[in-house]
Amino acid sequence: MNTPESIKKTSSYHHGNLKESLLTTALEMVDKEGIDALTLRELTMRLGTSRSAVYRHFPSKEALILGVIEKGYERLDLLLTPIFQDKHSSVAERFDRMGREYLDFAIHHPTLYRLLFGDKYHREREELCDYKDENQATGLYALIGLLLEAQEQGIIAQANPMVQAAMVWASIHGLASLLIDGHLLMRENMEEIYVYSQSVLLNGLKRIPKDE
Amino acid sequence: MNTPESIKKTSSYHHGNLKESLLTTALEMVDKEGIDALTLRELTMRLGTSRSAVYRHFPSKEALILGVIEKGYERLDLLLTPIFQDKHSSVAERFDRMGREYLDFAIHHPTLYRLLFGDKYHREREELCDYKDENQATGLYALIGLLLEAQEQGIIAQANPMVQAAMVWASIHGLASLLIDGHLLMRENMEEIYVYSQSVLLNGLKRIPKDE
DNA sequence: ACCTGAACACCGTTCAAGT
DNA sequence: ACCTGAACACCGTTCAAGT
Repeated sequence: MNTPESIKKTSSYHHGNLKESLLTTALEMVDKEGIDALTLRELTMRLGTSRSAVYRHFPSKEALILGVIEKGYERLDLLLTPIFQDKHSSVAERFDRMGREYLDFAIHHPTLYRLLFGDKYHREREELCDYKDENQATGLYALIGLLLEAQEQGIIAQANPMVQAAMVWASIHGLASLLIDGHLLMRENMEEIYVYSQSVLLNGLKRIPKDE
Repeated sequence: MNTPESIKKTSSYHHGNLKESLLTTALEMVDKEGIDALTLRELTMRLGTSRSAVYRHFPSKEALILGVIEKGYERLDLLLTPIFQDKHSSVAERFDRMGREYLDFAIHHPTLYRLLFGDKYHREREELCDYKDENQATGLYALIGLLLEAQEQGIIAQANPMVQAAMVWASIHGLASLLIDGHLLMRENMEEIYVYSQSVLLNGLKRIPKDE
């Protein structure tokens, strides 16, 4: 309140940290009201700025959404990384907990989940975003690490961990997608399906597919 | 050319079968140019009618797209049903061929696939569409039938076929989705991943998950 | 019955003008 | 530097008016 900076910050003209506010509010709108509810008019009205102020910080609405996606990946990683790194739990236990946490994230943040793992804002990422796609892969690399541990302990068969991870991720992602998009009319059977899926995966991964 | 009806059909005012033309052209546009390319202005311009002519046959653009989805399900069923019904092939063979055909459909018609199995035009189906959702499930019921055959032959363990089908479908759907949405950077390894997935699924389905 | 053309309310984006 | 407000080019939808 004493420095000129603080006065400047509380002025209505200079918004302070408009870029961060845009990202946070946009993520909240997407998450709670759906992707269609995110219009620049509504977003800027809530923040008390004009529409075109957005273009001081992002070249386009798409670029803003890519920033939201980045924030989304961080949130998911924040949930998954501690589980992966919890060396007190067994591999099988962490495998189960990571799957559950991933599914829970999709169920509680369906719009955000579709944004992260859909196609709409994926192709353009390489062109528009200034960050590397490390974040996109951290979750997958954690899974690969877990599968390597499982291989070492003899819980699953030795095989290309990238291929194993792709298969496992596809299974969970497919389950999450079908669920949140309303194609599995068995939300009440969800626990049964999840437990069954995990057991089929673990059982299937035990054997090396040799023939043909 | 002789009857009044045929003359009427060739007239430019009465379009003949505008509803069917709308659906066919819309599906083609979606399939070849993406969902965003489908605007009523472009669609009606190609068919030589006014924009509002659409509203004589569909209450909204959304309803038109639901019709396109219906046509899409028919096309997929046309590909899968013959494989399922080919009793000359073994169960394992049909399981493999159905998976491949399903994946091929997704890869060759990504936008249409997302339309069929995404969320955007799914929630509203029950309210807007006049047809039953049989078509949506025929593919799933075919899979359930195949799994029941496999159970009878002792190829896989006895279990709730609905749960088994959900798990298998989720795996293939997840693979298809990650692929066409660009999240698996291994399109060249696709054959390896698919073969591995199928073997993990079949191996995993062999054992009954008893414990826990 | 079926279609037209103008109008409406939205959207993202641009840009000269303000401070 | 940062923001404003008006304007632009799109979109789906509506409706009085034509045949």
